[in-house]
Amino acid sequence: MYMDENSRLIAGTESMPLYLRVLETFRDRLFRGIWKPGDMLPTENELSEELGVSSGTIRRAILSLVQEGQISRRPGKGSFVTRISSQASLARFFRFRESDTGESSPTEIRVAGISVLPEAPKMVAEKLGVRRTTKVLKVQRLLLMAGKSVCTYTSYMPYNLVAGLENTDLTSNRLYLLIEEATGNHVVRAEEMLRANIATPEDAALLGIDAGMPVILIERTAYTHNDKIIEWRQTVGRSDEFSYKIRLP
Amino acid sequence: MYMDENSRLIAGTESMPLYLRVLETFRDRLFRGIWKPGDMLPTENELSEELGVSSGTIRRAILSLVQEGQISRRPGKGSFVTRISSQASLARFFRFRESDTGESSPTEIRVAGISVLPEAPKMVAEKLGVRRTTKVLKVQRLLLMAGKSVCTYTSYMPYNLVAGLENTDLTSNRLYLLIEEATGNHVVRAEEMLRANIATPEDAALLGIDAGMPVILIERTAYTHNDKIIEWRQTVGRSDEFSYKIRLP
DNA sequence: CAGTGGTCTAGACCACTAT
DNA sequence: TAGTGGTCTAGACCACTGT
Repeated sequence: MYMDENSRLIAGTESMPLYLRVLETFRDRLFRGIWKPGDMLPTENELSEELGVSSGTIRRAILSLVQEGQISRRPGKGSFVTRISSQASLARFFRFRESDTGESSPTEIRVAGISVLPEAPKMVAEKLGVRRTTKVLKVQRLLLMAGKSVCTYTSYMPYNLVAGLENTDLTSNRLYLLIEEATGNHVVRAEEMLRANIATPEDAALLGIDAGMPVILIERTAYTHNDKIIEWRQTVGRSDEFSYKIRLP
Repeated sequence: MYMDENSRLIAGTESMPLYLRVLETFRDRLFRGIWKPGDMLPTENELSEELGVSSGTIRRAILSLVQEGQISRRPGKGSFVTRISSQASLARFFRFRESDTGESSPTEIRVAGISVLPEAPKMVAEKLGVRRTTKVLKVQRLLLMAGKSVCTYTSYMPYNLVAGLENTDLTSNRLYLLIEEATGNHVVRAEEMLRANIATPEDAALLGIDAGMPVILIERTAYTHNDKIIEWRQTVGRSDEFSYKIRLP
């Protein structure tokens, strides 16, 4: 078998092992949105033929993406691009304090406010990477567990990317699915940062605690294809009601 | 090739795929301390012969452990049981605020106090899972960056597991290596929990901040072989100096 | 040099999912 | 029944590490 000069493996990776070149090729397709969340990938055999690589090597690259959570596979069905879920964030690491009986309580989302801002506040413009003259959608929501407020979500989105979303029922913790349905734009990945803080009077009012109590503050930036920012969100959580847990190594 | 009834794969896994049975077997050896941190594993071929399984299957099981960080492999040398490092905790997710120049600053550990408690305080006894009559070593340390206090570490250890450690130079962020050298006991894994809190007067004094400021509080439980608890630690960090960062999915 | 892990292939067999 | 991914094997070749 000879080296294919017209290889569809992406350029600039010639010195890498084959399975990494394949992996980079797949990453590129995800990044460009050629493979979108929910899509089924070509089968191993098809990819193997297309790229001129053994199916074992294809499998290896795909399994890396499965490890990262970008792809999920279902036996007998196929491989699919993962939809990022709210599950991916808090629920992966955070354990909400369980009730006295040890059961996990039912959750509820309540919308506290929706508004279209004709101009982006300075901070928001910076975080979203847009001009101050950009129209922005602001959504404020509340997460309740067993009827008690646990945390608040305040989201800012460039209006042109989510136009129409404000007329949707946002009482759901699957915001990104709603965005997808309303606008066709997919959220591909997100980054979060966590700090400790003290509840502002507004936080306190929404959460039903005293101002000055400690809260956990999470800042999230969510991206569509090509690294465009589609949402900037602040989560403020009662520290007595949820905490973060991890296992090492 | 026939099924070996005297297989050295651990019992109770007969219905699993082979590579998972091998994985469980390896986990068991790590758990029991048959393979200790720093040890070199038998080679793939040796394991393949010993368990009567192809080397590809052995490799697959080992790679899972590499993924988890339990094993590290060095080409041309061998596979080794990982030593848990301080790196594994904070440094993996936390980004300390970089200095104005963007460089990362040098760190320094200062010992703020060492004492052997003849009795375990109630809370400590609970966290360590020992009787209140148990002798406990308490070590309090301070992490400085660029001369500024960033966080405090307060550790409690059952004295019988770390006897002699109090006569060591603890000015190092590799506590577990010191324990290993002083006593031969290995720290195998740890769990951490994070909350927001408000600085107590003691915290504030050590960190050089005002009482009432928000702090991040991390509680850590570290284990030796057989799930015995060897350390319980509280870390208190200035929230303005470090924050937690993660990428999804 | 011999021995280690790292890459890559080819192919057999299985279990699950659709139609 | 045809097609998917899941498991398992066997073996070739390579790069790196020690002596």
